[in-house]
This record gives sequence, structure tokens and C-alpha cells, in this order.
Amino acid sequence: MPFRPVKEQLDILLRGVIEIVPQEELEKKLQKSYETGIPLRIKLGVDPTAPDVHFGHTVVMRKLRQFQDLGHTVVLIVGDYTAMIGDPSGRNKMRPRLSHEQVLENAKEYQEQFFKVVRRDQVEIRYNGEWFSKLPFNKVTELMGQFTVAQMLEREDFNNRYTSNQPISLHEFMYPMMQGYDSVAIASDVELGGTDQKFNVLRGRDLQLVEGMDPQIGMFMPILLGTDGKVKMSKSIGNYVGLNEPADVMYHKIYSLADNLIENWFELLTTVPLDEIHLMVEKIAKGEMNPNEAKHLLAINIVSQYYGEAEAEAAAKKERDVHSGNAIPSDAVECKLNPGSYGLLDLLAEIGAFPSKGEARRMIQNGGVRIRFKVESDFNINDKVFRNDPPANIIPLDDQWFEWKVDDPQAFVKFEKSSFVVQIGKRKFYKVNF
RNA sequence: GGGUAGGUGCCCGAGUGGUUAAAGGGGACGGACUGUAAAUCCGUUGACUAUGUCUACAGUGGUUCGAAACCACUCCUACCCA
Repeated sequence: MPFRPVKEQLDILLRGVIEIVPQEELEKKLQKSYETGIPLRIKLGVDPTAPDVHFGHTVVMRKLRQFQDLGHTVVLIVGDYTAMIGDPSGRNKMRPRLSHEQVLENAKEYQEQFFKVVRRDQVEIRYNGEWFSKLPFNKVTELMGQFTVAQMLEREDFNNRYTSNQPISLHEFMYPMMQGYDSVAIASDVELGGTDQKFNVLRGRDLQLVEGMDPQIGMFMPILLGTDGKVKMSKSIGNYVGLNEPADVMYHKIYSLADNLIENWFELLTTVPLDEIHLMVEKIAKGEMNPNEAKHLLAINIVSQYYGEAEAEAAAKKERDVHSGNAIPSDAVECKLNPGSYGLLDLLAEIGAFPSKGEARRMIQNGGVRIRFKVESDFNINDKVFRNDPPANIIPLDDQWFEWKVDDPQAFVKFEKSSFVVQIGKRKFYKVNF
């Protein structure tokens, strides 16, 4: 397969990259591959401890895709071995030790999402148990001998924990070694990672040198900030956008992005040319363009990548409708209740809107609970048929739908042959059916 | 193995015998405002059969009319020494 000239390849590959260690060697490797026609082996390692993939992961995945499009080979390393060993020190996390089946299951789910960005061909998938399960103990000690404690404590994460009196288990020091050894095992030419992976990736270089191999290049991508614009995207913090989310949810999250991330997200998550992006940012700064508009374009662009343009536009329309109260989003929780009378608090607890009735009560007092229902549905409040005696806090949305802004925790409601919608805050919806 | 400092609500952290369900901050959530967001302001932040009851300050047992606080033992973490 003919490769494009090195210069052209670099133009594409350097976008959004923070650092390449060392860049001259990458150029050399590209040159060599160009001359010999042998593709480079591009490594990415993942631990399948949790199967969810979000946009933060796609930054490197997109880079892999670029390498593929340029004719190179992607080697995905699934860390089944490290994941199975688990983390024995996690006394406050107490992650259950994953079974091999669970790891394989997670890995499978991960791959499904992985292939939404990376092409299925030109990918080599390897499980690192392949070599770690066979590694003799004397080899392990030899490898560990390549590292020093001082080296480990240079790392910011370890250093922080060390200085703030947090425990660090010895086996955690083995992770860099294992990740580095993966590079030896698959003879990688380039390893991708976020900047937080710098240390580990460089250890791979060290170990390859020890083994007399041509050392890999480290290519580091920025850590994508989450939708809040403050910290790294992560599922546990909730500032993430998952690849498996429905189009309208995806659209909504991108549309509600913190303003300061517009430029960054465009650069890392789209292929919009950089000068176009800069122009847009300039316009926003001058007040010539509403940030809403930019975020709309961004959301359309990204959602289209996963769902196609038509669905992206539909998601945008739905966003407007939800906001004007005419629609409910697709991540609304569906629940079933038996017909009958319910105390409002019981009802909210029953459908799982709140973990406790106390919380439901507070939320009502804060004015954060709304119920939407249709008029002909025998909807009773405090045993009065609403149609004959509408309380003041019930407002019509259109001919059929009404919204009841709940303000009395003591109220009880009688639902018979109807379904209705409970809205908590701005965007949490529960569809209650009988 | 020896010594020292610690373990408080989601997190950090005050509190050293009694109006303490526990100051303050962060985070989170709700409301107002807005552009959907940010910023700002206001409110909420243990549970329940709710002007009361119960459960909570690492665990267990004890002292006391009364303990998160005092005592004993246990568990856990860090640091120093070996």
C-alpha cells in the first residue's frame, strides 16, 4: 500500500497533539515506512475495568483513526491481566475482583464502542494476559529492577498521594512496568495516550531499549475537559458524554457545554479546519456570534459523526421542544405504577425519583417538582376533580396538556386510567404509566 | 518490632462532657436571572409513621444523669527509628 509523503502525514497527525517524544524519531519512522512500505504499529492500551467509553477516550481514538487512514496498523491492547489482578489496596473503593468472563464481557462492549471511531480493518487486538500469564518470576524481578522508587515518586499522582499521606501499594508500582512491557511484546512503533500517560509510555521506551529494540515514540494528546469546563471528563463526576448515549442526549450535553471549551472541542473532536475554528472564536469574542450558535454547530457536527446528519438535526429540534415544554427527552425514566391514590411523597419515592421521602419533600418545597398530565385523564388533586376546580398552580401548556407545579408535599393524588410525566428540576423526567 | 500523629456527614475540616443532626468551606441538587451555559443571588444537603422519634463522629466495651468528646482494648493510615 502506497503511503502519502511524510510531510503530508505529519500535517494530519500533528493536529491536537501536545507533545511527541521525540518528534525527529517519528519523522524517521514515517520516512522508513514510506520507503519500505511497512506500516507503523500504533499502540493503545486499555484496561477493561468499566466498559463505558466517553468523548475523553475518543481524542486518542480519533488519532488512531487518522493513523489508520494513512495506512498504518493499530494495535489495541486489552489489559485483561491487569484488570483481573484488580486493586487490592482499594479499601475505600473495594472494587469487586473481576472474573475473566466479566473482563471479556467488558472488553467486548468496549470494542463495540471503539469501532464507532476506529475502523475494524487494520486493527490487531491483543490481550496482555497472552504474555503476562507466561512471564516467569525472575523476569518480573528483572523488569522491576529497571525502576527506582525515586522515579516513581516523580510522578505527580504518586507524589500527591505520598505527600498527602495517602497509602500507595507496592503493586501499583508494577503498572508502569506492565504497560511498558506490552510495548515490548507487540513491538510498537508509536504509543498514544493522554498526557497523564507520559510516564508509562516512556517506560515502554526504556524497556524496549533494554530488549535491544527500536524504541517507540510517545504521542500525547491533551486530556479532554468535561462538559463543566473545569476538570477531566469522567463518568463518576458526571461531566461526560458517552458514545452510547442517544442522539438527543448527546446533542443536549454538547449544546450545554461550558463556553470556554468551544475551541478545544472543535479542535479535538471535529475535523473543522483550524483557521475556521479560530475565526469563529474571534467572532464570539467580538460579540458577532452567539456562543449558542457555535455550540449548536459543534453538537450537530459531533452527533452526525455517530448518528448521521438527519438524526442530529432531529436532536436539535427536540432540544428546542424540550426547552419549551413540548417534549420530553429520550433519557426519561419509564416506570409503572398500579392505579390508585398515592401520597405525593410516596409516589415520588415509589418511582425512584428520590432516594428518600425527606429529599422529595425538600425538593417540592424548593419548587423543583412538576407534573404534566392530560386533561381528560381523570386527574384528581386532593380528591377534587381538576377539571371542575382547577387550582391556581396548574397552568395549561396547550389544549390538552397541563402542568402542575407542585408546592404542597402533603398533597395526594389519584391517578386512574392515565399516564403522566414527572419533571424534577430542568432535565430529569419520569414517565409514569399504568 | 519500638515511637509519634491521626481516623468526624459525599469530600475537606472545626468541635474536647450537655440548646450538636454536629461550625466553616468545597461539591452536589433546586429556585431566580440568562443563552442551554458561566457568573451572581437565594434555598436545600441523615432517615421516618415528622412541632416528635430513630440512626450517626473507625469498631467493641466501659465511666457518667448525659459522650463525637473521658477510659480500655481492637482495627486502619501516615511519619520517624529499627
